[in-house]
Amino acid sequence: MEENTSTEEIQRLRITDIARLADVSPGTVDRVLHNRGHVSPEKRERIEAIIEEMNYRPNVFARSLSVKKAMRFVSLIPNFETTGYWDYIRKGINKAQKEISDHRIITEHYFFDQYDNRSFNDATKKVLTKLPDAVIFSPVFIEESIAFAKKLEQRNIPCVLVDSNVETINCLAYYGQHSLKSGYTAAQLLFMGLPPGSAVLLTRSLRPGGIGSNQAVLREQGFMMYVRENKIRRNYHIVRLDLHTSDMEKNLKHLKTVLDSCMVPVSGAVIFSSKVYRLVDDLAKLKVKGVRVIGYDELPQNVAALKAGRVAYLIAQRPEMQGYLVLKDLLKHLVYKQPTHRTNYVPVDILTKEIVDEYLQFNQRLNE
Amino acid sequence: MEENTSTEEIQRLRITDIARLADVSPGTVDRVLHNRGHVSPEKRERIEAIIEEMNYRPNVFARSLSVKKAMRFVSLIPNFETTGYWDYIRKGINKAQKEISDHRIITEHYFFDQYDNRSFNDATKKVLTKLPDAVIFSPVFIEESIAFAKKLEQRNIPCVLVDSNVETINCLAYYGQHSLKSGYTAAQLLFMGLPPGSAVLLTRSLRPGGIGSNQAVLREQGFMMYVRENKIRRNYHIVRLDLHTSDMEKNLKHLKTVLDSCMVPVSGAVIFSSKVYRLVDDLAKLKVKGVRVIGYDELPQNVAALKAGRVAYLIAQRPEMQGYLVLKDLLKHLVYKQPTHRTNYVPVDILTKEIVDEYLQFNQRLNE
DNA sequence: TTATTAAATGTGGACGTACACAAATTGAAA
DNA sequence: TTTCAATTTGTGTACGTCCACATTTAATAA
Repeated sequence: MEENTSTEEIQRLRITDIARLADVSPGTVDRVLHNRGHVSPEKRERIEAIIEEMNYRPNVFARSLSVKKAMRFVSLIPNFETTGYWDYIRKGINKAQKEISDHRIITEHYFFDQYDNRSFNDATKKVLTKLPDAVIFSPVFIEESIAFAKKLEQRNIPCVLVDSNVETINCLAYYGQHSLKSGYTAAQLLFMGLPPGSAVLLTRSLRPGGIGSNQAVLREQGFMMYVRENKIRRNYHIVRLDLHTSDMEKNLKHLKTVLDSCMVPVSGAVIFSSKVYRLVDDLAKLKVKGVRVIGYDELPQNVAALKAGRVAYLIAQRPEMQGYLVLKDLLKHLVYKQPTHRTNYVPVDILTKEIVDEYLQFNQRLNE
Repeated sequence: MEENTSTEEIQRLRITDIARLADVSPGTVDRVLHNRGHVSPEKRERIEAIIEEMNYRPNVFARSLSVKKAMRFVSLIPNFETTGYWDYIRKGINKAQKEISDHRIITEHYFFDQYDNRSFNDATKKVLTKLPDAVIFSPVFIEESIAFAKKLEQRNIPCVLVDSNVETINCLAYYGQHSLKSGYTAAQLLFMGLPPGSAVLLTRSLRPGGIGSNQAVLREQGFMMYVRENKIRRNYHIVRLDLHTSDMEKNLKHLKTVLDSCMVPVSGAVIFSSKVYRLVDDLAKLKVKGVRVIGYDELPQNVAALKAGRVAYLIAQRPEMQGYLVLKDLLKHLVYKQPTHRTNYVPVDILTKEIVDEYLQFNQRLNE
């Protein structure tokens, strides 16, 4: 059994071919293609019919080569920890930038402190003075981000969102994980076969103000959704553990206090930030063993903890891919004039020690 | 806190720039770039030094636009069930084909019956008469594939492998899943918290000859590796269930016989082919409930079973992406003359009913 | 009609690379 | 020296699209 579905060896349709078929000049076809006007309705229709009928697609290489206008993109993302999560997003943006550098597009990066909204506001001002053609940013601070997006809209500067989403912002595209679902999934993995009657640590990393990040809050909601749906509280004690980013010593002490106050053994733990490596470090320091720990993000420290068996599952969200795709979508819209999707969820990736290597390597090579 | 790491607004280095710097003509630079010879050692070195120092990268758009030679690729993959797994790989190849059609590359598809090695051999003969510039194929039949690869090598035709791997074949690239690890992962998910003392169905789909496919055998090995490592047999009865693709009625009867012979309740089941939807259908027909079923591949039928709660987990392997990437690697090697990796494992993707939608949609959009 | 303006349409160069072909240089033999 | 071949080096055009600018046509007013 075989079958041959070869693509025909037809020379691809060119603008000049369309022009010949419609008995006009290539320039007129070009005006129709780009809606530049100055074309009689009669010829316009004739040309459009041919484009439709023959399914004309411009040669992307010729187009890219001849596009003159240089563009300036600006990214604005957190930069507190240089080895952390946000670095992956920046790497993804840089990889996309390299890939499209033949388009004469340049990208500048600006950073802010994800724990300080004033630093965000300051940075947005700088960004606006640069008069960029498009902006990539992460709406970590919801109100401030809405205000910023409004200013961008006034200036007709399109933007894309990365990592977390704010529904009311009118942007070209958003890439990030469905936080509710990733929290729900964490709960599924944590409670499956966990010994009933035991305790589970529900850990949050709080900002100085005492609130968690946009994403962490949603993950917790997703987690608790599972807890309610499955009447988890009937069989398990859910113990909250609030950590603060600043003082590691204090966190350790607090953990000890919480653990000591538990009447039953702790069999599981989840943490909604990417700091799971710290949690398992602290658990190790306190000689607590046999806890199924679930955390987020494929940071090297987290991967190490996963491989060492101190973390049972990591939930990953392809941050590099997110950075890569937001930039590519800007290109798609601004250069190729193609439509983009507003909301794009990256998959909830479940990693175990056995499969994490292939996961990381594959993502790595995808962006090579 | 902010920082500006802007890319410099330098005009990218062109061949003419190198020519000017080396005080030669663009043609000579071109000869060095393509190792076409006919260049004096002195000038060659001068030019190579500049290329190295200034980190010259050709403009991919200009290159693609001016490349004259058309190429002909041929794919050779199974085609028994039109709605099945292999269709995804073909779709991926087609998407890549569309994306690179501006390169004047055409791709022809040939198919064979994955249960009949003679049909494979017949197809390979047809492929060879086509004198393709490169071949994509899936080494479902190991010996036959090695022989085919040898013939390709004699004719200097490069090839890439998709889905399953044969180490001894000298190909440009292979894309597929690490079957051992995906089998191991299936076991992890299946046994986590499963009631001890119960039975587990280990299901295989066998070819007419009585052997399973290359991949299915490896998955089972991985599964059994977990079983041994964790001394699973101490707590669970592992019951083998061998199904045959041809006769559905017979399969149902056989399942009933096996179930009836079980002394303890069946709490879990795994199947190493992509036919899990059939297994859960049969279980439903026999009114068997409360079985945690794990299967492979995101076929629509399987996804439906997952969403209906009749399958607990699906393990997916991005077949569309595999087809897409093998073709892109051919392009990378033959047109861009860039190195490729020989062995590329796609991640072991774990899907639940809650996260499968985002997974599918994301993969869909990636290839748009 | 002709002059004037506006709209429609056509023309040609540029983008950076590949490659065919022309020209120049070198070296050796006559 | 000339002649011829071999080798090196330079030149010019094509690839398909974009877009600025030139030219033509149509519409209107004088």
